[in-house]
Amino acid sequence: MQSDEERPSKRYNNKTYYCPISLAMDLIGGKWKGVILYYLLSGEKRFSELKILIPEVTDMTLSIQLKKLEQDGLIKRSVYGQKPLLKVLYKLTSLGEKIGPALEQLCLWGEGI
Amino acid sequence: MQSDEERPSKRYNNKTYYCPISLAMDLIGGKWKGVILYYLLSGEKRFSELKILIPEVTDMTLSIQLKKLEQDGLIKRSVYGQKPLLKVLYKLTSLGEKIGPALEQLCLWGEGI
DNA sequence: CGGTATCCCGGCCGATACTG
DNA sequence: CAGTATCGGCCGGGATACCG
Repeated sequence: MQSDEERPSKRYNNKTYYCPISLAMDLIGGKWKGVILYYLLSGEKRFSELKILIPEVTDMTLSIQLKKLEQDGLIKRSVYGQKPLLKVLYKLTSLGEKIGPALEQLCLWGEGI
Repeated sequence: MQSDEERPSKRYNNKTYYCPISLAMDLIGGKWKGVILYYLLSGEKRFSELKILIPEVTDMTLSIQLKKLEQDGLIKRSVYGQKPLLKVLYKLTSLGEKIGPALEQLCLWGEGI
């Protein structure tokens, strides 16, 4: 029984956001997602390559974060090869690539601190 | 007993970061900090103004997040007036202002989704 | 007006071990 | 190689009530 003032909003993945920054932070926020996306900007990477680039993250957390990024449509996972000699590549989707400029700005800012 | 490969790193607030994105996400990540900073880009605001701009956040969480932003040197808190008729203004520091371009890119990206 | 105090839950994230 | 299973700590953040 609210007047429901029709505040501008956006829906994505069944969630409502009243500020585009909220949406962005929900998709790339957290301790690792931004870093993963940043390293994928320079090209697709294997799971093991990401582990080398980000040695602080555990296998499990890396796996979970990659899955979330995939669910949110920011990266694409592709499997090549057989059973115990898998080759899995992660690359940015077009949506994922579009966030490049923002990550580069964040990076510049972080470097300047 | 590690060779301590001298990976490039940065220290801030007694924490070590191996990627500028990590540092940036630590300072502006979370559910609200980016949104707060974004609204402060257009000029200093009172506590109550921020509540109106971001009605989803509770008083308490807003207070906590503002305190963290202040601790990290991104905003400055100034008190005017007396006891129960306080006027408190929050404005970006120079460091806080420098993150404007990144927030604007994030915003553009969020709007485009 | 601009906050605090208290309680608490859910989820992020890590450690360790195991697997197709 | 590229993960998953299990366990658990920590803390971000919400609900509610109260304060100078």
